[in-house]
Amino acid sequence: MSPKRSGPTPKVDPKTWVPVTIRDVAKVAHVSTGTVSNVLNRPDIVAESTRQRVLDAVESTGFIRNTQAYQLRGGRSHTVGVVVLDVSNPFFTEMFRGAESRLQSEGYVLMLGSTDDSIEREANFVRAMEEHRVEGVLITPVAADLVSLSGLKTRGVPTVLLDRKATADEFCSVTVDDVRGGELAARHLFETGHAEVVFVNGPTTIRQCRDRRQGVRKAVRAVAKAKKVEVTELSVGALTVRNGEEAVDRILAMSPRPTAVMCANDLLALGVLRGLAAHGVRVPDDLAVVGYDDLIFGSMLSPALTSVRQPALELGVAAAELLLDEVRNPDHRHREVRFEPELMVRASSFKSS
Amino acid sequence: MSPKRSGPTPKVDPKTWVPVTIRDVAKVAHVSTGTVSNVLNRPDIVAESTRQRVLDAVESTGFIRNTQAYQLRGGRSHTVGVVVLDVSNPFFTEMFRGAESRLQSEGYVLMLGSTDDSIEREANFVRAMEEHRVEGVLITPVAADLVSLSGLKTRGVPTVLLDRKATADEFCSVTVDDVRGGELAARHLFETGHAEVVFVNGPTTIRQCRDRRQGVRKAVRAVAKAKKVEVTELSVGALTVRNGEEAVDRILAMSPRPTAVMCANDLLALGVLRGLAAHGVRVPDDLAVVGYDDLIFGSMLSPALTSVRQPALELGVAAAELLLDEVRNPDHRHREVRFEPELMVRASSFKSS
DNA sequence: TGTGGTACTTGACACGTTTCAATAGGTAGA
DNA sequence: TCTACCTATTGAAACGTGTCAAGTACCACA
Repeated sequence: MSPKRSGPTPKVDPKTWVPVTIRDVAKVAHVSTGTVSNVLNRPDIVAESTRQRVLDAVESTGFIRNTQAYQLRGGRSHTVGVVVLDVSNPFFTEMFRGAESRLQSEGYVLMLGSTDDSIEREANFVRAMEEHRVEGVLITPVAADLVSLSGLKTRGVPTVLLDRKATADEFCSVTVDDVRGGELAARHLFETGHAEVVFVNGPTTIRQCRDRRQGVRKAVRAVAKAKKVEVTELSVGALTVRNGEEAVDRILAMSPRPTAVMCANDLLALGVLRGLAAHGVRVPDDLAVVGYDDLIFGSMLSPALTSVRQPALELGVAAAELLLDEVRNPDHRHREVRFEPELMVRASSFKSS
Repeated sequence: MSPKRSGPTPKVDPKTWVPVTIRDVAKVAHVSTGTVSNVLNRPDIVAESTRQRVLDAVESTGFIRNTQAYQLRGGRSHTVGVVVLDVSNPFFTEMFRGAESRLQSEGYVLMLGSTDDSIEREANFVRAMEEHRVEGVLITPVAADLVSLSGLKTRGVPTVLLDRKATADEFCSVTVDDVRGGELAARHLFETGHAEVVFVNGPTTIRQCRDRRQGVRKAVRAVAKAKKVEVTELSVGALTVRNGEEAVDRILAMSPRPTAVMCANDLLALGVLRGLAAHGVRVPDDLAVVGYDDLIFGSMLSPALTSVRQPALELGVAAAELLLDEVRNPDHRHREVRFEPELMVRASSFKSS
């Protein structure tokens, strides 16, 4: 019943599965290995009766094609590597989902790794994926420069940067216009009558924070002629709930008292909301609050949080699309697919007066 | 400069990377392929000067070992497959993180796939992973029976079930005691003085829902002698925010009016909270609310949501540990690692009176 | 019976690596 | 000088698959 290996039978633990090769199948079906291979890859050129016999043999032996041998012979690996900063961040998971849904339908399997902002881990992953001969890589690079990706470039591994711009001679990329997002949020506050706004921002070593700040300034300039607005920037050490909560004291101590708070991120905004609640400050009546990222729970808070949505899923799909083009299209040109953020206006910024 | 392939040079697009093999390296270093292999795998047995020469050649050619060839020759794949129901569910992402952190340090790369509850997709993933000769699989099976995993079993692929029990002769598994979790939550309500409790539960086709209900009943029986308590079960179609919100009308229509609501899941609880807020019902003063899962945002709501925490990260680590044992230890025995859920008491169930 | 053609099937080779028996070159002891 | 032994290196075989030139069997037709 169970297939035996040819040659001198090695001592075999009965619990151990003896790998079934195409040769074993051939033996069972009384054909050559070439015919088995044909049945598997070009079923049309083999006679009906033979084909059936081979298929039965495949079934009865439990044969499973060895991808490494297939690949070694010249086949494709049907594998794509995805390297993100942090899998547990919903933004990245959503992006992964998007890429997965697109690539899965093309028969690819995804390898996933989190770098946790470590250059070393990133290098390890990229290395491992190159060794596995992935057909492409989707990556959120850790470092500002792209030297860590030079290997991918010189070896011609199709690569798409996620949420990170690159010049056309380097890589394809999918991005969200963070400047625009910052502008949208700020403009919204100005338009709803707020003139004294606090911008709680994270460290400017993070590109997203820099860009969003730039957007805020742009909105200020745009509105400056029509009315007088004042934006004070408050810098915090990290984009976390705690940092947002801690910022509240500084916000309430400001004079003149601001009427709105814009946060570089939803977690900060959440912290701010909690801090304000603890101080008995009503939102949005006493103080309006706007976040950024539109994390899933934002819409479930009360008051629901106004936020800037980033189309993470679409980013993932687009990245997959770019990758597929680079893999298949010989005249592929690198390009950037830029997404527009969208302001989701909810109760936290709704001026009831 | 750029390495050429031996034999009749095929027409090579200059943009295309010519794969560098161990043979190319050997040629550059003026040694045999065997020596290159030795430098890579057992550096100690090759002379210092030769080793250096080979390493230089590896560097200058940009050689990257071909894993498929390595593997075909008998090496390990250093790959583990992870199949979950839904990557965007935080519970699974956390679990993935746990497994990743453990397996990464052992040099494994993870392949990830979401089945979205589709048997067919599950089969495809498992198939693909077997073809890739993963060393093991971590999986949340879709179906109640385990027939879809019989292939893994007969072929001896080390497999660990996630959040799903199996008998010892089948697979290893990591689980959370949902009965206990349900019991904890219900008991907490009884102990804080609630006698009229609504249990908003999802479809009992879901094992978790069945188990949690069983826990609730257990708590009722345990407390029955000491005092009289009444638990009414309210069944909803799915574990979503919307379903929770819709359940509120039915809750408020009940007579006698319950004093506490226990939800089978945090999303339901969130919906209930929103619905109650819309009706002007105060939490916890008019009605206490308890959830399940302890999703990250629960602690950030106001009132913060009391919930049952599942140690997802630890589950992932434990699963990885079981897998490693099965891969390495010849006397491995299947076992179940069961985790205890933990009740996180917060404001939503705190009786202020 | 021979010829040509069709419809399948075969078997050896290549892919890139590791392993291992064989060999070369050197050194020390007799 | 011969032998024995060690160290360092070599080269061929093997892993499981797909491809393709070559082969076989069969049939129809002259």
